[in-house]
Amino acid sequence: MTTEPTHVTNFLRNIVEEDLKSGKHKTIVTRFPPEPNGYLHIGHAKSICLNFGLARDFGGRCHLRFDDTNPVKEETEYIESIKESVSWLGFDWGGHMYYASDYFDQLYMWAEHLISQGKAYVDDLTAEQIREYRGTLTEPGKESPHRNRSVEENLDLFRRMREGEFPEGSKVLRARIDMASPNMNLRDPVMYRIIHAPHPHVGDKWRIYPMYDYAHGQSDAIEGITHSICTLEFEDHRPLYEWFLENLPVPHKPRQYEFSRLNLTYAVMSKRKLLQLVQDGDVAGWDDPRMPTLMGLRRRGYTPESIRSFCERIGVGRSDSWIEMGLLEECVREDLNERAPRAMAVLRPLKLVIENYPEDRVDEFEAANHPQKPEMGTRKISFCREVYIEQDDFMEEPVKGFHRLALGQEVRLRNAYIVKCTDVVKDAAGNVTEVRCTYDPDTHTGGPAAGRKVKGTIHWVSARHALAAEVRLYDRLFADPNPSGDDWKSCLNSKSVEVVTAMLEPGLRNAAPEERVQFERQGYFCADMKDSRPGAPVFNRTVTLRDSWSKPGK
RNA sequence: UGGGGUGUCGCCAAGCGGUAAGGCAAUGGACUCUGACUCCAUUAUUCCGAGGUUCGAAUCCUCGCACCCCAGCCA
Repeated sequence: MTTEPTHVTNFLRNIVEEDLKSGKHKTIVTRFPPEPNGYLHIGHAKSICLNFGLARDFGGRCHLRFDDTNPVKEETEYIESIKESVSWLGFDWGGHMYYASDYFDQLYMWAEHLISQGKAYVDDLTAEQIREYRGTLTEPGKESPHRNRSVEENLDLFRRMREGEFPEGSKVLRARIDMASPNMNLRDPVMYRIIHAPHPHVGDKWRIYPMYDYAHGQSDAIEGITHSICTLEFEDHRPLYEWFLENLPVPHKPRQYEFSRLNLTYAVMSKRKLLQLVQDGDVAGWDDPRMPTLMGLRRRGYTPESIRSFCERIGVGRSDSWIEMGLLEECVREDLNERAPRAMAVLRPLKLVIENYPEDRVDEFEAANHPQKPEMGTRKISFCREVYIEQDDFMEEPVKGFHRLALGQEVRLRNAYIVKCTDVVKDAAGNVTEVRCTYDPDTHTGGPAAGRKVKGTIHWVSARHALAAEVRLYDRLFADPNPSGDDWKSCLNSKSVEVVTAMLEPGLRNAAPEERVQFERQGYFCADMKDSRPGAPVFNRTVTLRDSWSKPGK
């Protein structure tokens, strides 16, 4: 299990602290209960960090439980990805991995118990009729004509439902509570429905499957969960959660608490929308580096530490909130600034020729892998007469405040010499295709004029030694901070990815998958875990560096 | 117009009757062979609004207002 430096307090920590202090619980047990119907996303990370973090910090434990009550939506593939994501994030369920479907037998017996107490009944109404009978927000519902069947008849019908005697949709088991309740969840909620489909975890044993409301609290009870933490939309379900616990001989009474779910600007978080992006081909898959899924963020280059730090900083509360994407980005920068070695890479190359530098000469310079961390060592970089610089680092006619290279101006080539632009070469269309310079031989690091100050320093890569490689420049998936409404897809950022052939320092040739590096003055990059190969690396841009010059404001 | 929630700086968020933490962003400055990093400074006489209780209120009471969730045999 990971250790976190500090944590801000929140209302759930306070509750746990009090429960422990008062002796209400001697140890706490939480759980993270994903439904295996999609990949985990950054919103789940908030829940994971909360539940596992509470258990870690208060010496309790946290279960990983698959809420697999609906076999038609759930798949084994998702179970595997969920386990991988939780582990990757840095949490360990320590053998406490369960499935709601593990409890189907117990749940079934308890359902018969409710029936025998006259607290549940089999209803023959159709789905549409049930909806009509439920009433509306302002009008009470009315009771089903089947609501007062005898215990014997209900038991018989329910058993026959289990045996698969009835077609899907023809009958349901309902809790007998109150059709006039102002809380819609209490208007005789469905407990079981008939589904003639095999289950990914328990196979073809069942023809009836429990609903979330009936399964969740009892699963918590079976596992001895003390604090069952979910998101706010389940708040109205709490009376029902408690009703089942009150009316069933459960071994333990867990308590449900709710917190507000994560909303992130420039992103969508609902599994429905994420699935649609995948199915419509707007992204390359659940793990596309632009997706807010944990697998996507991982491929993008986000570290588990940065995501945990993010979850720590956003806090946990009950008010609706929209966290700025900039905060998530700042969290990776902060982490990667510490750990990513530096390298030079030219994303959009422009050739620079040094006229007074001999054709056949090569200089080797020593470059620091991290400006503030000498322990990260140095590397040798080669310099020759022709180098590539960034197109953006040259302006024939510089605007005010531009301290890079311009005609007649000097600039330092990082880790090498100061050069002065003497001429430009253009193509027929007038585009600059080459920059001509002279260099000052005394200005290399350690040279007699090394201390000479010039306005700017730019990165470069030796043309003779450069390694051409694919680099994917990712940006936010959405152009609008709040992609909502029916036309949320129209908010997609058409420039969310640009693939370029960049010129890299040759030392990057054999970058390992997921190796992270800062391309100086550009941003943090990560060798793609799927497509990068030794000798032919492929880098994904995780995030740009902050840039107070161009103020991207994006 | 039923029920359940929430409203503290641009975005989060502490605060729980004793006189508005912190983070991110922003702004100004220092430093700099990354316009990065780091550093220093500035940013709520005010807590959705209006009354009230109190020596004292963001915190208690009353009445409003705004926003979110609930009418799946989804979770």
